[in-house]
Amino acid sequence: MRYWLMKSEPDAYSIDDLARDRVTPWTGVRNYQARNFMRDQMRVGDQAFFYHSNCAEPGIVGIMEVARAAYPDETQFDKSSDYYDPAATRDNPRWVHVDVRFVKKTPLVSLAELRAHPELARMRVLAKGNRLSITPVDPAEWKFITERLM
DNA sequence: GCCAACGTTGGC
DNA sequence: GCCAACGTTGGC
Repeated sequence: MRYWLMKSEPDAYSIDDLARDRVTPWTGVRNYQARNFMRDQMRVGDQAFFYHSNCAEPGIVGIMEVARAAYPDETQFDKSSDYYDPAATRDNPRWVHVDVRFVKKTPLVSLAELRAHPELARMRVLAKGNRLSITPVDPAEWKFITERLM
């Protein structure tokens, strides 16, 4: 089983939205690296941190799990969607996503706190200039955060 | 709102 | 295949 960190802007979709929906399709990823993580490495049962980005208090706010393996993102075919991709076809979809299931809300572990711990210094999400919305989390990092910071 | 960093596009 | 221009991300 692998561990992940997945970003969402809370104005668009927050941990409270997931707590209400319980399961949601993680649509709208339009970055090849992030897509490849979902397509090639994510398996049902993998666990992920829910991270609020581009907001007043960026950081980890909850835990979720992969509920369904990657399948084509319907929004790529929808001309009215912001995520419409004219290059994608039903026969040859370009974008896929997993479904995620709510596990729990957690106390906020802020970006500043993540940066404050040397044990977490190598986290991909903390790398300079990182913009990837989905990044792997090492088991040791997951254990440190869940056991020491929550 | 600013802007550094990054990914993508497209002309050549 | 190069790379300048452009658009997006996301912390601050």
